[in-house]
Amino acid sequence: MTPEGRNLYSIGDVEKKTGLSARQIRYYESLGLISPVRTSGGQRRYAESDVLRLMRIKQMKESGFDLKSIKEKIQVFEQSLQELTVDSITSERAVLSSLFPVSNRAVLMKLLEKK
DNA sequence: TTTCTAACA
DNA sequence: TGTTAGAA
Repeated sequence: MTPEGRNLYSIGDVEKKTGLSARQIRYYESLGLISPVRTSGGQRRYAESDVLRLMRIKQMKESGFDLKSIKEKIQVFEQSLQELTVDSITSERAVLSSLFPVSNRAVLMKLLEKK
């Protein structure tokens, strides 16, 4: 069981936590980079995982990556995590891999080989 | 007050 | 991306 954070944040909270503008946060969502849930009133609510992802996106942007390649990196990483789950690797390694930054794919591939 | 969508001097 | 208008 992955202790997913049930604490949700408003877009205003996320602006403060990430330093990104609400405009950027909504735009990244339209690109499929994050998937906040909606309240019955239609407002977005972000999980801790969304905040962490936005922080990584911000870092990558500052490192010179365009949103297109950032999206690809995230998709590759997400897909790799699914493979780990499907192949049911030891929980110890699953937890380890989930902590890997999107950037480093080499070590993740090494884990996939050892299965 | 805060957030939402849509649109652009 | 910023910013703004009008609605919720």
